[in-house]
Amino acid sequence: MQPEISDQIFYSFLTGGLCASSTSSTTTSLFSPFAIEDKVDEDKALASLRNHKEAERKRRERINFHLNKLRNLLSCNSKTDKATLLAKVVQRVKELKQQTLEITDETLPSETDEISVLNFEDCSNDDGRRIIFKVSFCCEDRPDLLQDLMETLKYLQMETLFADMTTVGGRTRNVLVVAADKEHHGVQSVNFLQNALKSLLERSSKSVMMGHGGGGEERLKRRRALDHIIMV
Amino acid sequence: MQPEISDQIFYSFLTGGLCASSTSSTTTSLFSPFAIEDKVDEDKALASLRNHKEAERKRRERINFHLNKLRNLLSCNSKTDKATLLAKVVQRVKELKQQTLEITDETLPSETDEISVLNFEDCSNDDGRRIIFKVSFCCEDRPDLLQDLMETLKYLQMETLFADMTTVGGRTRNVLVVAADKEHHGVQSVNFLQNALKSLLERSSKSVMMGHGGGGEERLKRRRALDHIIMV
DNA sequence: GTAAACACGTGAGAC
DNA sequence: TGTCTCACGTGTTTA
Repeated sequence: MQPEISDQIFYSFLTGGLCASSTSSTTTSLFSPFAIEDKVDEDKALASLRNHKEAERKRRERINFHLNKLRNLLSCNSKTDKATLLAKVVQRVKELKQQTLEITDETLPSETDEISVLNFEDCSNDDGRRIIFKVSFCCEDRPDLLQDLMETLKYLQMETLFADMTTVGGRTRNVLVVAADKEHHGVQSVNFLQNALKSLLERSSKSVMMGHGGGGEERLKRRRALDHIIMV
Repeated sequence: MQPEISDQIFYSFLTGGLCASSTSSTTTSLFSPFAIEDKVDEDKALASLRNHKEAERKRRERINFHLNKLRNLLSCNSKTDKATLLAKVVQRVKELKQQTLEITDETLPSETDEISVLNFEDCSNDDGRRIIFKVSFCCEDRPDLLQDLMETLKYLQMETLFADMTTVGGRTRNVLVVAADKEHHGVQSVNFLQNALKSLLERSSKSVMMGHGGGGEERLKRRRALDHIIMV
């Protein structure tokens, strides 16, 4: 909203911006019987304005303090202007969020068991003679897990092309790209793979149950112990 | 800086905040020979001030636009005030940075080979009868790496207490906590472990060199291929 | 009634 | 020169 005329006069009046003669000429109150009352009101208003001014200064300081912190975090020059800085912060937060999401969702083991089998038929680059599957599962780790997995794939007559395997704190995530000959396999082999993995994971949870009798609790204890030792 | 008296008058004058009579009374220029010149200057100043006002409005808009973006990213209420919001942003950026650093530094394989052996003697909790080591190394993956590692530890008469193993895109990072009996081991066993790991990694690089004849390049090609397939 | 937060218009300084 | 950014003091609104 545009400041009104009265606001401008009020502003000049209260801030004492105008010189004494000007003030006395505009305020005829000195000769009125309400002169003292007016003076008190004037003082009150002045004090209020001073407080307001100070509070606003503090507020600006607070904001700029955090802006400077962000400047340091993004190793930005102190000459980077506020808008640009904030744009960079937005971008950085987005990047970091995406990065951690990718790692925790696609690489690190999750807390819950998962199985995923995808068909990459269109993606095969050996003249379409083979079907390519991307297999991914997440479960409790156990000593014979990998051996069982290899035997399962061998039994299904599938060849492992790539394998990313992550075992952290007793849980494991494995992402494999496997190839299957079209002589023996079709798209329906996705189901074979899925069922095979399911029984693999069932064996996992059984072995954990029998081995410790605590399951998740025991694992958490183990993880904490490991974290402790590593952190020292 | 405090606005001066003249500034206030100038402000009221230019913005046309004061009524006509007031304006004519403060400016004696209407009767001077420079009236037209003054009028031109007046228009110029007015236009300049209008531009300035508009530019400043745009600037505020830009800043607030990004602030609102940050509000969304942190799922903050629109009533969260600027200073608090920025404080939260600072905290969030710090958290995310720390989180990704932890994962990439302590869990995911690095691009360069690394060996680290630490002694945790003080940390042993079995009456000090055993020495605890934290072993961590990072290198190219190869089929027999884990088997070689286990044989090495067996040869050194060490028992694996915990193991975090991550293999991604052809590189592997392994973090193990191993225990060694004090009958056969002392703090100097750190060196045994280090040397053993060194020869393990040398075998790794040899096998990669022989196997592919490209080394790092070949690995990057593999990794890119895997990324591609997974991303589809 | 007062305390806090915001948008606004302005002057000053950088470039 | 003009253009851009900032800090400031103010009026207004909300709790």
